[in-house]
Amino acid sequence: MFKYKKQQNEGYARAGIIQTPHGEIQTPAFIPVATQATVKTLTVEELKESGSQAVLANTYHLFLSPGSDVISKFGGFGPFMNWNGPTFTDSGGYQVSFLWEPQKGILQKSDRAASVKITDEGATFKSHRDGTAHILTPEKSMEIQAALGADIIMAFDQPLSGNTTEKRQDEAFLRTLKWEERSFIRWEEIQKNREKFQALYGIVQGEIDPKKRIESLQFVLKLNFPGIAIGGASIGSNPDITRAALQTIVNLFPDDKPIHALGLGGGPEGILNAVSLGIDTFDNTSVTRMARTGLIFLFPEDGGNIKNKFRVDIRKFSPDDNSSISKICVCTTCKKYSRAYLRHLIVNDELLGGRLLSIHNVAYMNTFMSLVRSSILNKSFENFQKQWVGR
RNA sequence: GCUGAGGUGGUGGAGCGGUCAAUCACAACAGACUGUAAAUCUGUCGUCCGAAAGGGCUACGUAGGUUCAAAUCCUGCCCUCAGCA
Repeated sequence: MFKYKKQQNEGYARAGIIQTPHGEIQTPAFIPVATQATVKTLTVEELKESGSQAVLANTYHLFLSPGSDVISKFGGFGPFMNWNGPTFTDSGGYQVSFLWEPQKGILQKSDRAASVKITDEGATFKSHRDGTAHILTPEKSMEIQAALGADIIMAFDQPLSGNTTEKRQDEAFLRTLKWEERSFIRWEEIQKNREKFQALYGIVQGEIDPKKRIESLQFVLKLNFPGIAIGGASIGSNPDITRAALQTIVNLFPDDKPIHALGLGGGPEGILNAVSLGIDTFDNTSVTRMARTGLIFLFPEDGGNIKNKFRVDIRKFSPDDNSSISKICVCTTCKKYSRAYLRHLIVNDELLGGRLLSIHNVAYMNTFMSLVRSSILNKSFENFQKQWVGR
């Protein structure tokens, strides 16, 4: 009950369909992040109206609260949050590995020693909520993700930021391979007794080192994971680095398995880049985060270009600008509210501002992805890309 | 009119002899935002020169005074607020 079907391709860019027990995902697609079983500020109805096909929640957060036992009573985080479409969960590896110093995304050595200890067995850490000690292992991550009930789940890995020592990175790289294998074994056992199949994605690490990326991908292919996720700091908001990372392995991507980019940030410029290098789905927190801080995405028709990264701060508009933020966007925010009003809400920290802008940004991203998809199906992706970013 | 409290940068509000161009907060402006401890975070914020280090100038109601040195002490005046007439 899980399948990826490639429909068309243009170069490495591909359009396809992922079938899951909770419906299809037409790719390439943006997967909004619902870390704590909510895409921040948005209702499920708004998510759907904005064209979202699936959501991604987090093992780490939901394990700590409300707990996997609570979620399993609801039949998974999808039913819990009233989302009946396809779902993803991340394994929690990312959180326990290096998200303990939020703004920098990297844990100070001293803090790391204090809050999380990673051994081959797993990660022992203290909850950011109440300081209680917990351990997460590949096996446990699989068990929690089974309880969370997503259609697509991730292997437990240990990503590391680039600014650590080579020795540490090598350690994490090798450890991740072992953890992925353990994830796979436990996942296979669990699936035997499950009604609804969950597809486990193996995670490819190795940053921009071709040797490591290839080794990592070949390992994932050999174990025969149903899907492939590309992880690491190099899959981020810098299109050039993302390109360098993906170029090392794009020619090895199989036609019958979906490729997910974990945490592909930024806007259209980076996404086109990633799609042109074989990415089918990606999750991204900045689409909604930027909305909450007042940044809206712009279509080229509204002045979006590679120079302004297809975005503008709503504060830049005149306080009495009576026009909508987009001439062509069909989202509720653009249909019903003026720039002046949205600006007013954001300037005055009104919650509705972040919400209305989130509706727009999510709709924008979904619209954009559907245009990307059409262009691949029409074999005009290269043209489309040129129109948007001029190359 | 009397008594008391007070007048500080765009705002609120610290400071009560030198370390003060003046804590802090807010606003404003600029920037960042990767598998979300993000409705968050960072920077600038009297003015002039400088890339910076640094330096000049003007400032704590107003006019004087004391002092080597005053936003800080003293005196007059103006104004605000509270209480009493």
